[in-house]
Amino acid sequence: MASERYNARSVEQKWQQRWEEENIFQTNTVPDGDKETYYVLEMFPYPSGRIHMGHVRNYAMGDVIARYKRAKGFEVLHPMGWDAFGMPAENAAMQNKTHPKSWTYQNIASMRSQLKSMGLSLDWSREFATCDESYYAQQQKLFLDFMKADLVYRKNSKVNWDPVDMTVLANEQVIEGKGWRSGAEVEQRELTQWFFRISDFSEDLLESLNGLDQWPAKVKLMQANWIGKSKGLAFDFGVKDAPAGFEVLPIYTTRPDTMFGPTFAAIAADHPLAKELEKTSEGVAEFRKQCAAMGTSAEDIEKAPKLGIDTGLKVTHPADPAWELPLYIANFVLMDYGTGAVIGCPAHDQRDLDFARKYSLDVIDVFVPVGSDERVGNTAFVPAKTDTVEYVCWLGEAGTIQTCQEAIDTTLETFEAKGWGQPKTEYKLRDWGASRQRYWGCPIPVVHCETCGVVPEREENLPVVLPEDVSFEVPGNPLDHHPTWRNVACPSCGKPAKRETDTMDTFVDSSWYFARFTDPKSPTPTNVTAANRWLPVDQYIGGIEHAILHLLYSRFFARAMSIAGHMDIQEPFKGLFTQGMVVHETYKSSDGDWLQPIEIDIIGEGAERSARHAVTGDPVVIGGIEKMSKSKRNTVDPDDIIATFGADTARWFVLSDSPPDRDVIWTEAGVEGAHRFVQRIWRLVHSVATRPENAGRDDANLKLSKSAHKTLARIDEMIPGLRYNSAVAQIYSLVNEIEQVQKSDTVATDTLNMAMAMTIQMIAPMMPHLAEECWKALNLEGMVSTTAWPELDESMLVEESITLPVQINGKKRGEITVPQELDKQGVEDIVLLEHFVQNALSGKTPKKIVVVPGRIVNVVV
RNA sequence: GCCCCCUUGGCGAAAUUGGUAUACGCAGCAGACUUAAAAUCUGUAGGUCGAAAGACCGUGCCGGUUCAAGUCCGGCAGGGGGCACCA
Repeated sequence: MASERYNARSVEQKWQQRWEEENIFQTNTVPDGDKETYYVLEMFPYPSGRIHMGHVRNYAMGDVIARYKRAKGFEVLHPMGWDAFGMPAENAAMQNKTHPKSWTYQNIASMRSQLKSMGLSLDWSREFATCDESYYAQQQKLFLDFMKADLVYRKNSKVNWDPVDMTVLANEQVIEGKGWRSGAEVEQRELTQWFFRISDFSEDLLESLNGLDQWPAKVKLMQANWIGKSKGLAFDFGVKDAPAGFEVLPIYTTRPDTMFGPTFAAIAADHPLAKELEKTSEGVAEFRKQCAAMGTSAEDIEKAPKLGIDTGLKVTHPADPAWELPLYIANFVLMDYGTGAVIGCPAHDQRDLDFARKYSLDVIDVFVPVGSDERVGNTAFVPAKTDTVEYVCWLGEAGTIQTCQEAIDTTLETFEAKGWGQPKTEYKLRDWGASRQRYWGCPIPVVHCETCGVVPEREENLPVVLPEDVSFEVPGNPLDHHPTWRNVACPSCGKPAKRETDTMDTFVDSSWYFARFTDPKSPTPTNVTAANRWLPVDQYIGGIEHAILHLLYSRFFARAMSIAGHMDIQEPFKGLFTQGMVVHETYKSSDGDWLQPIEIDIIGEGAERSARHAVTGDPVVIGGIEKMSKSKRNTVDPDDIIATFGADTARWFVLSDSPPDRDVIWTEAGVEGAHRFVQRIWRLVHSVATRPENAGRDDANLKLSKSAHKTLARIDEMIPGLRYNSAVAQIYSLVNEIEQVQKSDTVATDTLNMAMAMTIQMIAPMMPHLAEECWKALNLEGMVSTTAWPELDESMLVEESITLPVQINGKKRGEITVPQELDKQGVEDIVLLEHFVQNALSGKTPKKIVVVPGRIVNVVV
């Protein structure tokens, strides 16, 4: 029995079944009065078909904290669901003639059973998919509530339009300016679309980041940059001989100190004035068409060559109406930011300078480096706001030396005092365009009536259900082509009207699912009591790729839902952890085809390391280490790993070695190493369990007890901080020690059993099946999954004496062992007696002795 | 283009957040057990010099602050990620 190898497959299935039978992971929707709650949530998966190693890592990480908190006595909510709407289902429908719905639910079914084989401590009774009617019905209610609260509105905005497929394309469907399926030149089109008023919350969303002390600093920084708060100057240029209604051109700048060096003004191609001028100017019409052919992404716009067209109009400087500047339409001006119009100060902005040189415009230096006569050539002089420069033509006072910020402040004051403009705060954050011209999404519950206009659907008519009899044969949105679905009575006047055929962005679905999990069967979007009790999510875990949009939209939704009375929570996620990716080497055949890891054999190592095809023996090129992806075929199927080594091995491996927020490189050797550890624990447990009674020696017993409690103290620190790789290292050290001492009879069997039981409890959150089996083998009561976490005995952490490193001039030269509570003077006295210190001093008095209690001693000679 | 992150032995990494650099693991090497292999166990291991004791060097590169820098500051290089309709 003791020599049997641990059979992960059968053991894991056994315990998974037992956990399920006993319902130990089910949570009360409204927990008992005083039990502390803990909500741990991993970002729910898109049901693409199979789980991948990234999922394994994500859910293993969340499961550790869920199991740990449960053992610590918390009522833990740990749910799972599916982010199930989205484009891939429609692509599959077009390619494989399946229906998005059946494709999605089939994927969910197979991924659910894969996740179950991981042994996650999930409350499956709360599972839902966002494409479930019961979920999106509630989302439609939210949408109507948001309409009532004026949190959503319609406006025009641009989309990528494929003129051949007659469809709107996502940015990722535009490849080098062409539609991915049709290959047609993509153009920009304006559509009237639904928007959430997230920008009204810019200041709140920015300011509240300060309170999120359990979020990674980098995510907060990314969000702050995204919100993009800036303080600047708003003012009006006059437009000479302007078309009616365009006599005044509002402009916003964050560098008002450059207001004395502009040489042109420019407006966006979509600026109302540009549209007006198009009517009378063929050149403008042509230029606007050219801009429409440009991509819509920020990258496309920034990287495109800077182009413009002179409108022939002149604008007048607010400080001096006699100062006239040419007005251009330029492709680098964004209609969405500020007023869609800029002043160009070429001397102090590289983009403006490039533009000025291209169109032979003047360059006026406003300031120069202090003491420099040099004027701007082809490189703009762009100092930071805090840099000190010499102003040569600023507010008419040449030679003023000060920081740019001071000049900005003075300019703002002066402009305001003279009535030329006002200080203004702007945000880059734009309203959230939530309309999608697609089938597989949540229908927007509104009706277009010729008489009443845009009318919200009546609540009693919800949900607006997606029709299932749709065809993907015809290009475009299937909802538009459906013979009857659009036809509906106007909710207001009852006359025949048409349904909105846009569906919601899938980010809407994922912006409130965390709230729905607190009571997924509620007939209203949330059960307010349950939501307030459980939210905010205590620990949210997911990929860094969601650092901005998903998290920002969810933060907006929490606010919007609170306004609409669905909960009373501003911030949805109290703690956030962003995990790294699972990456793997890539392999290519000599023909340039990507090969899967299982298709190749590795030969040799180090510089000698090479690969060949497992079957044909052909040489294989070893490529870079990249994110596991279908296209590079560098994936490892979790199913294969679980079948071969068991879920515990897979879980242990993804938690070991790499810090959770960094990428982990999947290697075969690493997995085997993890599996060896599983077997080692199993052998050790048997050897401890079958050991004869023995009293051991007091000092050895105490030493082992101390080690166990010291390890416990560290694990208690590391698990809540998700420092799993460090926790794993601590466990290895303790296991090494137990292995050593159990060979001799210096340690009592009782003490060994105690240390072993504690070790199993510490391993349990990471390798729960192995832990249960070991728990049983040690004849311990119940299941480890329902056993309270071991109590830490603080007295075991106290050491009587301590070893301090001793440095001479900052270099370690020896160490001393002193009583724990010895004071600084006592340490100094002992140090000075050490012969290596005396040698270094050679009779002199040290200049200084630095004693950091409990840490280090440094003698400065 | 803009923004962000990362860089420590052969490899993944640790370092109590300014205090003994390389814990723990992987791969390696040597040995034990074995007819043999696997599995397992023991030992070894940053570099250079040295028989050894030990000395010097060492956290991508250059400079700074400090008694003390992997950690803080300034500059540079290399690698990776995001950029609003992928989720």
